[in-house]
Amino acid sequence: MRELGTTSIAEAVAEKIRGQLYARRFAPGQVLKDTALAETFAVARATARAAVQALVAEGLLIRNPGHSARVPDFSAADIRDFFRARWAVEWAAVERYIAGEGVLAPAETSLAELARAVAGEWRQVADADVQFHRAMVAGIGSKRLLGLFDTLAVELRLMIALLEPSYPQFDAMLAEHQELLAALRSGDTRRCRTAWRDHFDAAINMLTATRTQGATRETTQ
Amino acid sequence: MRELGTTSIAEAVAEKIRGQLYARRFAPGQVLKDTALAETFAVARATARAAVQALVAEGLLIRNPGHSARVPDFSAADIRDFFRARWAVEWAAVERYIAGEGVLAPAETSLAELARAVAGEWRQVADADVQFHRAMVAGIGSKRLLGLFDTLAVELRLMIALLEPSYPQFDAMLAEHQELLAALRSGDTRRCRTAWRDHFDAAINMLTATRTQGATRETTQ
DNA sequence: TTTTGATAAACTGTTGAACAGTTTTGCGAT
DNA sequence: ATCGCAAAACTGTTCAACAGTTTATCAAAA
Repeated sequence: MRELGTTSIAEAVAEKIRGQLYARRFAPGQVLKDTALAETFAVARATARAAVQALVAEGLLIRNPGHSARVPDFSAADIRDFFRARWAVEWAAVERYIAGEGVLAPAETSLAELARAVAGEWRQVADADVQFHRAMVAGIGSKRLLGLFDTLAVELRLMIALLEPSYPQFDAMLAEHQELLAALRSGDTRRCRTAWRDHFDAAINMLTATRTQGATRETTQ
Repeated sequence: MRELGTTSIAEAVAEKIRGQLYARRFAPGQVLKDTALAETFAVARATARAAVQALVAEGLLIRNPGHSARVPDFSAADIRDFFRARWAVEWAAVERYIAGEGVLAPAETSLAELARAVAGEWRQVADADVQFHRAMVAGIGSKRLLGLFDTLAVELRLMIALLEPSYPQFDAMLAEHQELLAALRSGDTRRCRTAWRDHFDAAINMLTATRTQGATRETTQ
């Protein structure tokens, strides 16, 4: 079994493609033919196919029957829709915290990491951002709720990667996250709601900055 | 291309397995070897493999590297965890309705169907139940929120299938759903919250009736 | 010159056979 | 009855092949 990184070869190939997707190596709409993928990664076509199938299931690629897989593109409508779904998951977690459940320690650790990251590259800041929110959701200890978050996180990272972000103000972003955590600690529902809404609105504005208002070009049907 | 039902053969095989899963044809924990699946469905192993991969991605089957796929089992803890995730999605939809968004017509149609179904078999009642909630979420028009619901619905159906339900009172169930819709129409947050909590509690009680309190036996790691 | 149509090339979906490595099973020794 | 080992079965992966579809090419028609 060739050494390629992780566990199975198919999974390793999927992970490589994921990485290239996150690294903005592919343009939105670009097609990834599994014959070509098989060749570039030096694996059998069946293996490349399995990798693509996994990525399609994750929502990182789109495939219409009979056609090659392609990189999705996100319209402003997609981004707003995405954050509506994200709200559902995160707000449910916030409500558990307000109810006195869950542990905040992981989120605190992640916040410290974010504070460190704002000195560095955009990419690492984005990762730390996602990580903070993940830690927050993970803190309430629901496997499936965290699963829903992870489902969305995959798409979020792709959005961040594909939509060259208009220069964000790192300081403001850090302050927002500090307020999120403080609001959570306070246990005040209204304060939490405001903090989260402001944070999400800022994120939506940043991500949609370069987008047109047009309807989604990403839909499968 | 052999005629087998839907679109691609792999998808058709997945659909067949799904059907057998929902029909309680397989016992929890039972292993589904892809060699055997390939033979029983008269397809190549690669095709059966793709079907299994899709089902694993959906959460209908579990596969540990190197082992055969197997049917998951759900503990009482799993069921509670599941409903916590389900709460996140449905409550987000409810909040949109309370905010005056979304259309209730599809949910009303589904409720009528449920009223018809309570005269028939348990299986159809369960389907109508899920369909009602799906229509409710669909009504707010968020593709991704509906996607999250569908993710959960797949597992819910499997739970219903695997956990031979202790005889439910159809009348009470119908009344609960009527109250859900009425609460939604009223736009009263508290009433909605109570209705949903009662409904979910009833569902949890029904599903966990035969279960032990023990920790999950379903985990993948 | 642009459009249309026909051809060829490329690609997907699927199959069957094959092989190394791993897991399960059955059996014989203890 | 228990333990350990060898055989059988199975997974993960590769390769070669083929029918059916889609894309690209290119010349004829408008």
